[in-house]
Amino acid sequence: MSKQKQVILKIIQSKKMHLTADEIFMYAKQEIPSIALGTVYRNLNKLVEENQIKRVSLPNSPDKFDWNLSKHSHIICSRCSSINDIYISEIDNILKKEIDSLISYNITIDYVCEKCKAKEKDATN
Amino acid sequence: MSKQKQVILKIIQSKKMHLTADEIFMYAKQEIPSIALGTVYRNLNKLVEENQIKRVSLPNSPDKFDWNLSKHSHIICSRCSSINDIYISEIDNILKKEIDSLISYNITIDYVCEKCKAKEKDATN
DNA sequence: CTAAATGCAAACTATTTGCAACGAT
DNA sequence: ATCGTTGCAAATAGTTTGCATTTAG
Repeated sequence: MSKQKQVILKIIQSKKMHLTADEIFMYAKQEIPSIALGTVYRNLNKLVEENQIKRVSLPNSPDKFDWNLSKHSHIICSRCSSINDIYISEIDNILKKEIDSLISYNITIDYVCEKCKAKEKDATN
Repeated sequence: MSKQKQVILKIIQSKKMHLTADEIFMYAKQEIPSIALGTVYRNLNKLVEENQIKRVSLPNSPDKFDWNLSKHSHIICSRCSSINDIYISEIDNILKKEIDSLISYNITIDYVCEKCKAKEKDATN
């Protein structure tokens, strides 16, 4: 495993956030100033293939990379675009029951987060 | 509503498939040969905003546009990439119960479709 | 010593945008 | 006349790739 790949994986696992390739590139440059963006993309693809990280595709935004390998869904605030993990165990059972040859699934939920809800309430007062 | 927008909407609704902007562009040219790809994208964005169609984002592929506005999930074959709709009513109930301020959700399920399963079985014989 | 991975730049894909011309009120 | 929409072309964003060079085993 090259130093570049190690650093990229470490960044994703330690930040515990949903980072884009570009964000990962910027953090990686702090440790390896000569690193190229192409190298970041190449390693991200490899890490996804090796199941060391997961790719998260959302509309109107670059792919994000997820350190969290456990089965979980993403809730995205429609106002501020913040992303968080959410665990709903019942869904796992239902999908396993319903789908023959299930490999994996991806759930993204749009909602309004508490912060934005509070802000909107403020604005109407 | 411009003629272009009408034609684009009609294509999506009549084909009953998950079409990419480019595919829609090609069909639209058959009816309006002078239509521009930019016009297709502009109208697709408007139609999504107006909730006349839905956008489906998947990893490693251009966005697809969906005529089906009812709550449903997508099952995608990991081998042949075919996409189909699937309705799992229990999921709707669970998410409504779990998520406060739920707006919408997007579920994509990776699996191996019957055709590909059959092919793989053949190959091992 | 060789195979794999890198940095760099160019290429590519998907999508958006500026602008002058067109169309419908 | 005005405002929204078009077609066209250029621009942008995100990502991939070819290639000469470097690195790791």
